[in-house]
Amino acid sequence: MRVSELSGLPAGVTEHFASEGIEELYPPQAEAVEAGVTDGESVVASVPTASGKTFIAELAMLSAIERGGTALYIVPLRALAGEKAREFEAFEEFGLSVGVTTGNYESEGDWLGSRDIIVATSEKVDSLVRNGADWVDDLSCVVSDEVHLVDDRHRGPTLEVTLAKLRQRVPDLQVVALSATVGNADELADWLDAALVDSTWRPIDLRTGVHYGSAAHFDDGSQRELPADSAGSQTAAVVEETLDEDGSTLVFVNSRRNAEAAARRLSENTRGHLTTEEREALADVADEIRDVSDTDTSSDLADAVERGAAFHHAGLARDHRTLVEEAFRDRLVKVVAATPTLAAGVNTPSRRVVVRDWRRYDGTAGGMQPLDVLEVHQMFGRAGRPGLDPYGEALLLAKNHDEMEELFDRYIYAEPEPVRSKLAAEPALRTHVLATIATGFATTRESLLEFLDSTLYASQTDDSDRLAEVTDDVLDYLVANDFVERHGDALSATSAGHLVSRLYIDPMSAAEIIHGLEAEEEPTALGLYHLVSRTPDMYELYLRSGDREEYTELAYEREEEFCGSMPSEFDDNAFEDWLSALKTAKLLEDWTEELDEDRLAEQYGVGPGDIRGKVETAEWLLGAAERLAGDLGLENAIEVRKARQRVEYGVREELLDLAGVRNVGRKRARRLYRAGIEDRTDLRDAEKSTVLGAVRGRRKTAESILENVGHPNPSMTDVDADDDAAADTEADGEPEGQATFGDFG
DNA sequence: ACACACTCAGTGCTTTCGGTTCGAT
DNA sequence: AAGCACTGAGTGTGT
Repeated sequence: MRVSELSGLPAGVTEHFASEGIEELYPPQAEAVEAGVTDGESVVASVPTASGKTFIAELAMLSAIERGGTALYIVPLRALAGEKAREFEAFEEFGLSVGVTTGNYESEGDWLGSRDIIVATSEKVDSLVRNGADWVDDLSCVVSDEVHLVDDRHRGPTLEVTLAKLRQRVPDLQVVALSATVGNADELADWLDAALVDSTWRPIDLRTGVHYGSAAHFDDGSQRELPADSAGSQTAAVVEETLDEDGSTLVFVNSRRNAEAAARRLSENTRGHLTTEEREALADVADEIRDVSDTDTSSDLADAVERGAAFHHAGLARDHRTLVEEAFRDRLVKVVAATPTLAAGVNTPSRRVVVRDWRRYDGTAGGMQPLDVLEVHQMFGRAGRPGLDPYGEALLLAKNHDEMEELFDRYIYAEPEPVRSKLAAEPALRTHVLATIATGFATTRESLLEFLDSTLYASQTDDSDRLAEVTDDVLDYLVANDFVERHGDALSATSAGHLVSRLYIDPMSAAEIIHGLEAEEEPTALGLYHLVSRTPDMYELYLRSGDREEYTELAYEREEEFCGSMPSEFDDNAFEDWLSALKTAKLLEDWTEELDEDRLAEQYGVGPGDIRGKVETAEWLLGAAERLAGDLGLENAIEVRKARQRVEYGVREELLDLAGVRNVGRKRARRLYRAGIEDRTDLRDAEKSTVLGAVRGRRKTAESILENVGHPNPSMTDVDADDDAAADTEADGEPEGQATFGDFG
């Protein structure tokens, strides 16, 4: 089928595709069109990565818009929201508008409801529904990208419930669900009343295999000689061979430490394969990486990048990740050693993929556990860059013949696992049952169960009582904590229940926060950080050896600061959890005591990305705590507010006013303060030379700061910096790039 | 001859992938 | 369970 044969699309769009060289539809795309994707029919497309799924979604959305409707595109990750929105913006020339909304980013300008295409994360859509976004009722097409993630224990239920709600609110809603190749795409199609396009077709061939001994053995039975390098490293041998063919390699490993070590070692292979221009360009990227942060992680990454290799994991700052991804796409960086972040994230294809580690540590299972087939296949799927490589190649590594056979059976010839709903678990239902009641979606136990009957879980289970049992447990919990009231058969949310649902926190987090705030009239900052750190919405910082002693001591030292009582030291699990929350709280306290990022990273054994993550989560939960305290009329709302602001800016209390000025981060605020400028009024009245000195002579910066604080004449022309104002108490100054650490992310 | 760098084996240590969500500025 | 980081002994190299 040819693109020019398509009908029902906005004028000019088919020509636009033709101009991009898209003339013939790929077979799965043609199947989707035959199934009616351009006529408003629902479709589940279970096809490999990079085989044109996005195009199917675009056909659905564009034809829906042409019929006068609007479309919603649901993504699993914030980073993907931006990536997809940029792709869809190509249609703006045909008069379509695109909007993005995620937890940390919202496109500017007019109301989302006026956009033709809205891109959002599943949680954001859920949150918008809870907060009463009425444009939802006007949707005609919903695309759910990576829908196989309904299988995810933590985030799957949200996607599942959100799709069910959207379908119920909009009776004839077209649902286009895009999935990786899974074992039971037919069940997904049944659930969504959609036609199924199930295909393994790929635009470029993917050869998969196992390396063992001195050869790579492939799925088609062929072999290629490939001896391990002199040090016996199989990974290095594959990388070398690929480098000789001028290609790049993506290496998947099972821990951050392994990723960093592998990148360091493999940079010895890549460094000899760089041209002079590449070396220069890489040196620039390395400098940019060093500017992002001055932690060890950052300098280790820069050192590797200079030599043409990199690592990639969630401990990196967002800018680090973007720089690595771009340099890899630009073919400057030849090898990336990555944790699974990269397999699920933005598009980073590579000639070759090596899955070095196929087992990963799992504390609950007491050791190393094999990865899911689906996960390994997702990594494989990164092999082969469309239009650039003749084929992609993905290899697992085996140490002996038996392992090779096991890997062939387990991953090469194996079908991916079926997708199974994880909805019937208390943590998932706690939040979704409350939201369903609070939004008036269900008003009785019966209507609640009726709604839950429209989920994937219900369509998959044989045990129909299980969902009802967990729901009843959850209802009891919500009633006991005064989030839900029962009047006879009727269920309704209390005012606190409504608030909790809209704040988007786990009701259990809310209960913990409420009890904690009620127990302590004058909480300290540390007490509040600890309170939010021990809720289920904050991921735990685990304890290393020696931490137990250190934090136990701290716990007794500052015992009276905590909201609520400490669990007994002999109640092992509860005490461990309490201590790891204390470790998180202490990190937050150090952050607000203006400790440098590199010190924090070293002290707590985390990367810059982890620090940002903790700070962001704490900001959100303290914001929720502030609202809850206000709603319940608690005296300590002021303290909570201050604690939240201090976390937001990463400063001590006396800098709160200054740090709120745009272009003033924690570092600049501190230098201004040292120069005698203590608040915004001082800043407006200050000698310009003092301000200029405090920002280390950066005229542009000084001018915009004065402008932001409402100075009548911010010009710095002919002003000389007062060098005394630039003096630091510490012997060596910090790089200026650190000044706005609190602003990025 | 000596200081320093590097390699290697052995031990034990640590690990434990990832991540969304408020609201207002 | 397994790789990494660390330690200390042994070897190599340059002055």
